[in-house]
Amino acid sequence: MQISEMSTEVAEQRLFRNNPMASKVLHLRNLPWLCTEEELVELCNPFGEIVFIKCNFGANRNQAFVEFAELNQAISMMSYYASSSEPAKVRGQTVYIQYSNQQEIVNYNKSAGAIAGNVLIVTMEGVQCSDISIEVIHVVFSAYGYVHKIATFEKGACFQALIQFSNSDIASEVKTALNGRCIPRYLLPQHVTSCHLRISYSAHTNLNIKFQSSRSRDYTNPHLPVKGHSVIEGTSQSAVGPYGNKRVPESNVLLAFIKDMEYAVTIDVIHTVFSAYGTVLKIVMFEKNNGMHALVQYPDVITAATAKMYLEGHCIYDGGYCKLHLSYSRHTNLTVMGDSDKSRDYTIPETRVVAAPPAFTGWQPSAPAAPVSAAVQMPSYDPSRLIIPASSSTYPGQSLMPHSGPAYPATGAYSSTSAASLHASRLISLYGMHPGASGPSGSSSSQPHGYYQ
DNA sequence: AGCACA
Repeated sequence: MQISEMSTEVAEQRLFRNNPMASKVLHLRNLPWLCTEEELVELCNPFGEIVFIKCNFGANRNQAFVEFAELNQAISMMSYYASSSEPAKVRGQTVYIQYSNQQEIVNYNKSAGAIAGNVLIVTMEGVQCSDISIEVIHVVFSAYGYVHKIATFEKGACFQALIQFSNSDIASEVKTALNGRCIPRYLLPQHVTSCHLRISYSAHTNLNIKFQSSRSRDYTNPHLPVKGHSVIEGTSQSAVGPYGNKRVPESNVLLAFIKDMEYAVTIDVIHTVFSAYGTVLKIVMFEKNNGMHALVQYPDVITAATAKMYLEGHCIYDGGYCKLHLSYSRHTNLTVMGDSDKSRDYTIPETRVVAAPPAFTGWQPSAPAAPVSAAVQMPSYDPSRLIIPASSSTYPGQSLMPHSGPAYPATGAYSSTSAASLHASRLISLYGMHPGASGPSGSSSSQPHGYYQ
C-alpha cells in the first residue's frame, strides 16, 4: 500500500508510531548521552552484521540509525526485543527501537563504527561465557592471522569478544571467513550444540589489556601480569565443558599422567607428541604411585595451554592405550641434571637438531609445512599403533602424531605463534576455506566435514 | 521518546 494513498493521520502513525514497514535500518532513540558507535555495535551485533551506524544525531544527540547487512537481521532484533521481558539497554538506559522509514543509510562516509578496522567484535550465539574459554577463541581466530589481543565480556545474555589483529585487511579476511560460521563442535562442551559467530568491526583500534586472565589476553606481551584465578568462581557447576574456564593456575609446564601404560612411553615419544604444539624446552619423567608422569616445559603459558587443550584425554597409542591426563605443574622451570632416558634439556645447543625460533615476521598462512620427523628420533615402538585421539567424538580421525601422514609446520622450531599456525592449518581445512593448502597432507581423508556445520 | 545523512 502506498503511503500517499493513506490519510495523513494513518501515514503518520505508520511512520512515527509503529512503523510496520520492515527495514534493515533501525532507528534507536533515548540513547544515553554521547552514546558511542561501539556501544551500538555491542547492542546490535548479536543480531546480524552491522554495515553502517549513524549516531549522536537529533536535537538531544541521543538518536542513532543502525543498518544491518540483511533485512532479516533487523527483523530478528526487532522481534527479539518485542518479545523480550528485558528491553534493549545501553548503559542501563532503555533504548527504543523501531524500523527506520528509510531503507538504507545514504550518507555513511562518517560512519567509522562499521568501517573495517583491525579489531573485530564477535558475538558467540547460544553460549555462556563459561562454555568457551579464551583459548578456544584464540585457536579459532588464529586460523587467519596473528591474534594480538582478546577481551571477552558479557553483554546482556550474550557472550562477546573483542579480537585485535595486526591490521584491518587481516581482520576483514577473518570476518569474511568466519562470520556466520560455527565454532567446531570438538571445541565446545558437550552440552552446547552449536555456537554461531556473529562478527562486526569494532571501533577500537588497540585494546587496553591490563593483565592476562581467563577473560582477557595480550599475546604480544607475555610479561603482562597474570591475574590470579584464586577467586572462587561461585556456583558448584562442575559440569563445565572440557574446555571451560581454568580452575587451576596456568603454567608453562604441564604435568602429564599417563594412564593405562600398556606400552612403553619413552621420552622421545613424549617429546614428539608435545612438540606438535610448540617448542618443548625440557622434559622430566618420573614414576609415582605405580604410574608414569612427565613434566613438559614450554616457553610460555599460552603454548602450554594450547597443548593441554588439544592433548588432554587423548591416547598415545591406538586402542585406548596410554591415555594422557594433563594438568598445570606448579613448576615454571625444570631442573634437568644431564641427559638420560628420563630427563632431557632440549635447550642445550648440541643436543638440538633445530635452529633457534625465528622472530615473528608476520602471518604466513600458506607457509609450507616441513615434516617434523627430521628433527625427532623415532622412538622404538610399533608405528602402526601411533597416537590417535582416545575419543573419536572429541576429535574425529585426527592424528596427533606427525609420524607419517600429517605434517606439522615445523619451521625449525616452534614459537607460540607457529603453534597457532598449526591450529590455523587445521581449522582452515576444517572450515574448508583453503582446500589442499593446509598442514595435514592429502592423506588425511580424516578431515570430517560434517562435524563442523 | 518519535527519523539523519551532499
